[in-house]
Amino acid sequence: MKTTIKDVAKKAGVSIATVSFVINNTKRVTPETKSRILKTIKSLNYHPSKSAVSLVSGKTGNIGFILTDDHFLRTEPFYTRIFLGTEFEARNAGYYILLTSINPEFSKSDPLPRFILNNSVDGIIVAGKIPQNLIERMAPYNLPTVFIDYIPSQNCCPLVLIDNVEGGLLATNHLIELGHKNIAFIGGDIEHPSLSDRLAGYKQALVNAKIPVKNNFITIDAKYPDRVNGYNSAKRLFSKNKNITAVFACNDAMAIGVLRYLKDNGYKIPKDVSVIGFDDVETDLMFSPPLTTIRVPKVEMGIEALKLMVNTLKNRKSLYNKILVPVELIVRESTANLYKK
Amino acid sequence: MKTTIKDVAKKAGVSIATVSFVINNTKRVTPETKSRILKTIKSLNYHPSKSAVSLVSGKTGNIGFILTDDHFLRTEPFYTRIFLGTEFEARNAGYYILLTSINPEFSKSDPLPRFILNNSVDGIIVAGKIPQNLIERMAPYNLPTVFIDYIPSQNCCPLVLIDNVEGGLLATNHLIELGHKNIAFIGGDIEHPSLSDRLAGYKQALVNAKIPVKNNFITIDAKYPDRVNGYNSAKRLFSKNKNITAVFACNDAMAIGVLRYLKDNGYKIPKDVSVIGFDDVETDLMFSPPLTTIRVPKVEMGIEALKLMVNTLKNRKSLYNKILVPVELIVRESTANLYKK
DNA sequence: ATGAAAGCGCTAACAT
DNA sequence: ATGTTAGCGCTTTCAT
Repeated sequence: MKTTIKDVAKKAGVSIATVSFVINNTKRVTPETKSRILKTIKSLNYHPSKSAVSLVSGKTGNIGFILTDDHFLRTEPFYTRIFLGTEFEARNAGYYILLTSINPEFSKSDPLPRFILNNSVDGIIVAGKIPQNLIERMAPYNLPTVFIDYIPSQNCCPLVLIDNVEGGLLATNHLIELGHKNIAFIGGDIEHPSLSDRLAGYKQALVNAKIPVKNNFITIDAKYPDRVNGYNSAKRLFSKNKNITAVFACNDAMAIGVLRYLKDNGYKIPKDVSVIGFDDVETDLMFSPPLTTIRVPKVEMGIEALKLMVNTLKNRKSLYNKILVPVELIVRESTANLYKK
Repeated sequence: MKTTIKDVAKKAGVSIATVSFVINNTKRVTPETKSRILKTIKSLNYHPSKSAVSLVSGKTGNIGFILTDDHFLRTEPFYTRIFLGTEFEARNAGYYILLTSINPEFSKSDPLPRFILNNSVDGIIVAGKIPQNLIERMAPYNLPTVFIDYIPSQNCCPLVLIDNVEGGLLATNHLIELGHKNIAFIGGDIEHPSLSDRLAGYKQALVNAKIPVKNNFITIDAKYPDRVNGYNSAKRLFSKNKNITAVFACNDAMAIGVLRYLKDNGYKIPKDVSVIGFDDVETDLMFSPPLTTIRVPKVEMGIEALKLMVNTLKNRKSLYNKILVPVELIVRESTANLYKK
């Protein structure tokens, strides 16, 4: 038999109400009774039944986590780290995360995540871009929602975002400071705010340095920012523009693809071309050479999102409704001074 | 207000018991009443409260999923695919998965996953190797447990395993049929049953073909079977043995490391050396060249594990207490005939 | 400061 | 075949 609040009450010689009061810190209880109850709870290894608490409180104690398959299964553990961050903070806060992945082509006829239909979550965390129709169909359920690394079009919800413009500036400035002027930008799906912001940072840095922005140095036609598309974008770029000396790839995955292309085609890195990525996914650090990049605090983003959610659920007005997590330049070996050769 | 069973009963003009009976198919109800109730449920978009059902049934409807951090964050989406399989089948079966990752160095003083302490799961699925002390400390809770891709020492629980010996045979036979005789095996952490079985298959294939097994062609000292260790193992192996013409790496990650080493050192693949992996993680398929490998049905493993769990929970005796999922040779471009050059 | 008791939404034994 | 009702384990109001 599982121990219940009754067992605790009986053993401690009090009523179940008093036990409940000390568990939830919801009413004054004399220190002696309190400590006696606490001791009993420990000795009995008592844990309140989650279903009973849920039933009476109307709260499930669960938070849904939604992301697209491709993000979840992506080679680089970017969103999995974010997920881990939410899980980690959920432990502290006493919540459970219910994860579901959805097809990026989620259509109007696809069923909503069942934890929404079943009322099994108190709130929802969305990581990365998800289809607009999902967002719209979720709305009627009135579940508090936090978006990570994505800005939905009707911006209403708390947001945890990367400071992408700053990162783009940081990356591009780094290359400029190394003496580069012919700096390419390799991006994908520019509808994703993260990537367009990185591009904005890139352009801003060039403008600041009075270097003309050339459109033929910018590729943004890749559908997904992955290794293969990085490779292909580099191929297109370098076969047309022989004078590029540095590349800012919009994420590490593409940067690795770029590196592969360049190495396959006899370029020395960083002697001939400097390459900087974004994200710091810490993949392939032993090869390539190790990638200079902009570090994104992934686990921390998950933690922040969960804190924001918990605040929302507890109706504490959060100080920030939008968190811009800071980024950091990590100089490794894929970038070098243009002149020192 | 959420709709409850009462709302349904009232609208359908029956008692809540009858509604419950049709929901759970637990007693005969006249077809007309049944269909009327079903219709009402649909029209009201009614979903039973999970906490209420849990409370009264003593079942949580949740299944815990445990794996180590390194497995979860590994570059190749191997265990994440397995997890996805369990999630997928959990949807069909009406369960939720509660995931927790643990430190591979999980120690006696680390707290157990809280879903165990809190009685928040009906059963546990463990993917990959986890520390013995965790297994032992979980035991007193008497939760049905299914192991995926790992055999705990006191073997008691249902198991979902890869047919690793068969895979080792398949891989090695493939190389033998291509004319190779000097075939190296690159493995890691041989305490993991999966890897030692792959080695066993390798040896068996050589014995079958009357090719002597040479210990200096076998490296099994890498702690983790990842890309970097694959690279390093290849370096050690090839610097001492110039006559190796084929490598069977115990997984794709190591195989990719091997490929990198060989390419970095001027070997042509598969002209000079054939390389075969194991797992089919479908990573880097555009590069490398595309890796010949043994496909492991990852999503299916998760599905099978969840089915096994559900059977156990429903006290249906499952036909199989140990499922060996079949593997398959996938010939791509990293292996070639030794003679046709 | 503590206890008694109602009730959260549901299942299942029992009554009709 | 369907309805009535007692709990499941807890929180919370209202008494004491």
